[in-house]
Amino acid sequence: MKTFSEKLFMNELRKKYRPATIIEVARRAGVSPATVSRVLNGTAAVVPETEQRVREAIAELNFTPHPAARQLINQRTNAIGLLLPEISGEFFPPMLRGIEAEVRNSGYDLLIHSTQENLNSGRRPLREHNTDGLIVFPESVDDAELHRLFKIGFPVLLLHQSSPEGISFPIVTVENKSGAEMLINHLIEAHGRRRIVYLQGPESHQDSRWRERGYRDALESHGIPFDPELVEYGGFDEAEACDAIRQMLIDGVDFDAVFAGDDDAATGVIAALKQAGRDIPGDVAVVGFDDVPFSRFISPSLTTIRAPIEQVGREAVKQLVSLIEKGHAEPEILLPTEIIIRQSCGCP
Amino acid sequence: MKTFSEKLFMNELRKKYRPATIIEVARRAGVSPATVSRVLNGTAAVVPETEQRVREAIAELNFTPHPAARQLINQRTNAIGLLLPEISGEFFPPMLRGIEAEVRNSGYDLLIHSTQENLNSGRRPLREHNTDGLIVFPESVDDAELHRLFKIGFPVLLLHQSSPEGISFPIVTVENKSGAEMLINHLIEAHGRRRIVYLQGPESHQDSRWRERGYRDALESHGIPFDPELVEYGGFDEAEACDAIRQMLIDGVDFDAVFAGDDDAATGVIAALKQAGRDIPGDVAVVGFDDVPFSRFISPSLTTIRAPIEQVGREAVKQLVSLIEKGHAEPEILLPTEIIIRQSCGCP
DNA sequence: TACTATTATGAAAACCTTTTCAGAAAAGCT
DNA sequence: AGCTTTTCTGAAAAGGTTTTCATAATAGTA
Repeated sequence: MKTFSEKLFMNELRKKYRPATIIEVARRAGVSPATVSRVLNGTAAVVPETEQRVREAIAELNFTPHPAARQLINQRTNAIGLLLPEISGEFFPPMLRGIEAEVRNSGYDLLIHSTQENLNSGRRPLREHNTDGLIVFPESVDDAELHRLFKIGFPVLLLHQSSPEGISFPIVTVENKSGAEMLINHLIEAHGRRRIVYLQGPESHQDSRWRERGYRDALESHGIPFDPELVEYGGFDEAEACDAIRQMLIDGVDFDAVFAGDDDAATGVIAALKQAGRDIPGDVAVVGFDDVPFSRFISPSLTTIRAPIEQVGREAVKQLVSLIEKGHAEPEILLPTEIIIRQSCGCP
Repeated sequence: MKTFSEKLFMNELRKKYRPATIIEVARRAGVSPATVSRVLNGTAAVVPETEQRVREAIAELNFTPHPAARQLINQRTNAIGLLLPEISGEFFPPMLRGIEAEVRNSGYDLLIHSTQENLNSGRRPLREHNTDGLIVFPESVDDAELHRLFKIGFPVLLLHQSSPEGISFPIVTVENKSGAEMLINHLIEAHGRRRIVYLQGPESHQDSRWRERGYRDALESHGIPFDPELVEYGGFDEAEACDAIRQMLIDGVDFDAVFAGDDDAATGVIAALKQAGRDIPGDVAVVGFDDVPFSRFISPSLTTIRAPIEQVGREAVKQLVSLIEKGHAEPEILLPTEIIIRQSCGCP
């Protein structure tokens, strides 16, 4: 709650820069507000001479329609909300870039809310009141809220995540399974690795599960039995992955390669292995997923899967906009992945 | 413009999820909308028993006040706008993280607009109509618009940038001069370098100019004459910096160290030098600025200045909020920097 | 108890657009 | 020319909230 003097101040300030309204434009052009609205939105014919006067008045007063008034009458906010668990790191920025560009391109505004710090605050400020649709990342909205949104038919698009039980929102993600398969095949075929650790990401990421399937299938097709001891939870996060590998080393688990959950995790894996004096890729090969920008700078440079992150963001927005404006979207879009071979796998 | 059938669809859909209004809450609680508003905002006393009934009604109807209606009457959007030239890279994400966290913390929403792709689009969708204040990065708003905003007294905070001629907005940035001085002193004193290239960033960044002053002062205090041949425009960008260094090598400029504009630029410098077969730091020492996350992963690991990027973002929001709510802010805040010595300068 | 001072509540206006409805003017027809 | 159709425009309502003003009810005072 504001103090009295603050409120006073804000009111006083406000008067200073009160923008022109449609009524003032109308008065100046000698027409009614309705007519101004019509030339503004091209929603009905007005005689050219009148239109000209109105346009002049608009220009002279530097008039811009007040978004709140429009929202109120049109019941549209013209904004898209993005809910994500974290903003920095290596993965989210390019994603954000794609989303922002496409949102702008579609004529919407972008509202961003990261849930990391304030998940417990209870306030969920992005919803049907202030957006026309939501793009949601795993771990940023709980299932109850998703169910609620589904029930009221609110446009939602899920990113790198499948719908919770009983509801179905459209989703956009990448070809995780074939990507993982390419990686594991390469480790087995080109480098003869057979004890390959899989550091899985959070359960809620559909991505993780698909990568695991690719991992299992690749193993199976080479006649290597699946060993649960080699699958560990490592998150999509440098620190967690580092800890996980450290623990495996302490436990004396025998492995000659690590498929990290993603590139961020791979960085943690490499740190843990170096610290333990293991040679990469001599003793242990390491591969990641995503091909974030710095993957080629770390040493050894990281063999990984290039996921078109930015494009995933763009596609997500396209689908959401279609859902908002046309009422339908592709139920599932998988963008293709590509293997990027560098040195951490053992290639020269 | 939407087609008729699209509009039809949207109208139809809208009815499905029409949220409860304050009037319905009032009716259910057997009071007037005014009273509901009062319990909602604590703006006047209501007898406890009535308040109780209202709260129940609110909960039962899952009521949330409609932001647009509030904006309209209050003349506040409760949103802060962020205008920046680019979203990805290594510098912006942590900044964005700090800004987002603090914006949320202050009870505002965050609207983001990156100007990179659509500077020419003419539309500048973030302004006094849809935000209560703006945080602006260099190169994302032209001077005319800044002048306009200043004239109408709209709250604006400048980041890493000084106000254009004739107007003065509060600004937040880091201790650039002393940071640069530390770096150059170190190169001279610890590693005996004397032909130090300075790759400056964009002119509009106040940062660049202060770093140059630090560079010059450090040189002067060691009796090394300033050589304009050693100062080149390199941007805050990997590719530009890479090109600049390549060109200097072609031109046969003699140098034994490079102070890149920032860490992103330093990456480009290192790439160019490696490509030309120069040893880093043997032949040429390289130092950056910012200490972005990957600086410790590149090889050789980068000696740089740690700028509290995230904290700059937080501070910027704090100042802007103060400007919005109290009408005043610190005219200039400089956050302290710290030298981070790694290997690219020649240290072991 | 009668009167004033205080407190709690409601009615209505205001914020700024868009849109419907109806009316006026113009055009088209016989 | 008289009538119908079309085209253009304005008045008014609606959208959901907050706030001012007035009134009714309560508490306080003598």
